[in-house]
Amino acid sequence: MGRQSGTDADGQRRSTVTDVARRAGVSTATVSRVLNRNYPVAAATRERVEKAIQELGYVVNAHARALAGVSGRTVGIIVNDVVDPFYAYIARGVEREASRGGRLCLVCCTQGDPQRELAFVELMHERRADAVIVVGGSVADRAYTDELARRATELDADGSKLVLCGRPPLGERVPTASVEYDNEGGAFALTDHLLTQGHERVLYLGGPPGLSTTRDRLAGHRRALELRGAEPDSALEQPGAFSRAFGARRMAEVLRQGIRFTAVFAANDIVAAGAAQALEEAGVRVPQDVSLVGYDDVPVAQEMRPRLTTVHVPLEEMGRQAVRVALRDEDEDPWREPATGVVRLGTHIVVRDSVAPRGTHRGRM
Amino acid sequence: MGRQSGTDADGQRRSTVTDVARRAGVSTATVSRVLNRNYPVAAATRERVEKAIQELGYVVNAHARALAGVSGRTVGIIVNDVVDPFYAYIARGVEREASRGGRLCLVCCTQGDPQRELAFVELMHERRADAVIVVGGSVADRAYTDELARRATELDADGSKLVLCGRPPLGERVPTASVEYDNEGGAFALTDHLLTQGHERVLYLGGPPGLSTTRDRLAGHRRALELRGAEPDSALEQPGAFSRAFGARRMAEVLRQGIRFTAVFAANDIVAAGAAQALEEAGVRVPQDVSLVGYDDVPVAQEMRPRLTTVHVPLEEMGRQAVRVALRDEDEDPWREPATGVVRLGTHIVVRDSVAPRGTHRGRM
DNA sequence: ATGAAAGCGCTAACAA
DNA sequence: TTGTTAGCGCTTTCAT
Repeated sequence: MGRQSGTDADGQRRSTVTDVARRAGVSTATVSRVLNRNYPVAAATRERVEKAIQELGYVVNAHARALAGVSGRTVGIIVNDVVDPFYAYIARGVEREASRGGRLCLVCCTQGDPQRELAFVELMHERRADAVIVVGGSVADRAYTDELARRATELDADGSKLVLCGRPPLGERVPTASVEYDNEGGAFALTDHLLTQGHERVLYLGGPPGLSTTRDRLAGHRRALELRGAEPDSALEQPGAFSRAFGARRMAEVLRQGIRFTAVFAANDIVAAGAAQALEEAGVRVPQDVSLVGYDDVPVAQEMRPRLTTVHVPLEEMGRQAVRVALRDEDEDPWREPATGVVRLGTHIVVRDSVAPRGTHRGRM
Repeated sequence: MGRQSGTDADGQRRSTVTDVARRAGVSTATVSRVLNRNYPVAAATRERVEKAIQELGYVVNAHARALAGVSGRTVGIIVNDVVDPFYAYIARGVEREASRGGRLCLVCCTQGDPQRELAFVELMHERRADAVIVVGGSVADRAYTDELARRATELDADGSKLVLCGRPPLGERVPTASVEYDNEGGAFALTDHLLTQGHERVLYLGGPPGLSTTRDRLAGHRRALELRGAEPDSALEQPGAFSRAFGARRMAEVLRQGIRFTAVFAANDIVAAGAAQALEEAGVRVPQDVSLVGYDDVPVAQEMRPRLTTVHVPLEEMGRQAVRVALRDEDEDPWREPATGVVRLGTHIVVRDSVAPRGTHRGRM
């Protein structure tokens, strides 16, 4: 026998389909049918049932419904931090697309801890989320990757899907969906833009060293350098973090050390904002003395003065696509071509006011 | 008979406690006991069960568990927009506190539409969320308020709680919890600060006119004006929206119209950022020509140049308190004093660089 | 320490 | 068009 009384402090049992049925003088099946409006019910009956529902303040129990075989209509999204605009915009896309499909969104924040990420994937699986979306770069740790792959497989076995949003695949054999963006290409274009303007010594600033996002951006940057025959200099690569504080601090240090450069490639716009501050405090003018670029094209890029040249990443669209790619088998009509499970979105450089041609620079070189 | 096959495309039934029990040679009760580690189980038995769980890739079904009477361990939060830092910081607090208690967070965005808000409250009730937190100012529409009150009552009847976070109560009789902050007081302090610096004509800029948040801030502003005997001037009250775009646009218009003022009280920091931009473009210097203040103390306030004087609102803490106040009956030990169900947090002015004494101003008056 | 079995609230197959 | 009823997967009481 179940253990709970089914009554609350007031002795008021919360109402169930059975209560509604009794009050309306119909069967539970009929109540279910008016609830789900997926089956013909006589108008008069329907009204009686709806009246009973009103009077009892009845609210259907989604757990019971899910247990009876109906989708829980939930998608899960796992991000580093909801406050970071990179994640926030993706989360917004996920929420909007989920909402459009009548789904609710479970949101978790890992604060950068892979173990928390794995734990959250599990919790969302327990809740039988229709899809679990993990967002943003990942570390290349083997044990972690294997474990995530295992969970992806288990999710898949339960008819759900792990979606990789902005991070590399888990391997050919692992059943996942994924949304990618051209990270390397954007970085290439950005550095190429700088090179074209005559800059040869470009400082690469920020981004956690182990992260796939950093790897890809740095790879694009290096490829452009190489292509133009600019000589690489490890002193010009200063990864670290994706924070404003890091950008400001490391920029100041680099200035103090007297490392020579005429342009700064910040790993993202937030880092660029920090760098801009340090530059300003050191009396270095952007773009007259030093050119500065960022990445992501989040609002701060337009709000900075000078406005920041950066790479546009379609963050909100990535979020939307993440839920689409995971759910199209469930929602769309079956005559559509079978989904590939991978969508790749483009990036493009947005030229604003923070880059000037090398020729106009003074000092620092 | 249930209608679904219980098998997926591969004919692989997903495993259940029964499968685990069979494989481990124990009963489902025993499996449940090792799952919940709330009851003594022989070490050897436990190991066999855990092995079976591993081998089958078994993941407990939270719906079944919830239906059997265990809390779903979910809290719901409803915000305007996850990207807006005001909401994002509160959401972060909610997520962290929920997570601390082993709960997951359902997040919905209303995009400012009260009807969507009501619909989301219902959906979260269906999912039997332990608490449903509605965040931010509300409109004073009676039909809407009544409906929300009704839903609060129904939630309460199911042992859950509607939490009002940063908005006025729904009435004495309506069972809700709430987290308030001293909105009026912060506005009072801010305008008083301006007045003390010799400003007499203060432009109030932004904030949706119908919103409780705007009402409270405006009320504090007016009270300070009155107290200091500054004469009110309706031309100096320019509500509208909480966006950067509004701040920039309306600021430019006001400048064009030649309305006289020496200080601007922006309804929040985002509006202040927009106003700052318009001011800059018009060649009006902050704070030399015009003083500027904001509200909320979100990061942009520190990032602006000059750094923005504003009112600090403990956003993340509000989020944390929202889940605490709703859940302390469930989680805390019963000997604690009974919760009041209302927590009120203070605000304080943060003086930075965007205000100068009236004496140093030139022009505009 | 373990097992048997009822029941949580709902949906849908089947019967009428 | 409506009713009857099995069963979704789990927890817990009660018995052993």
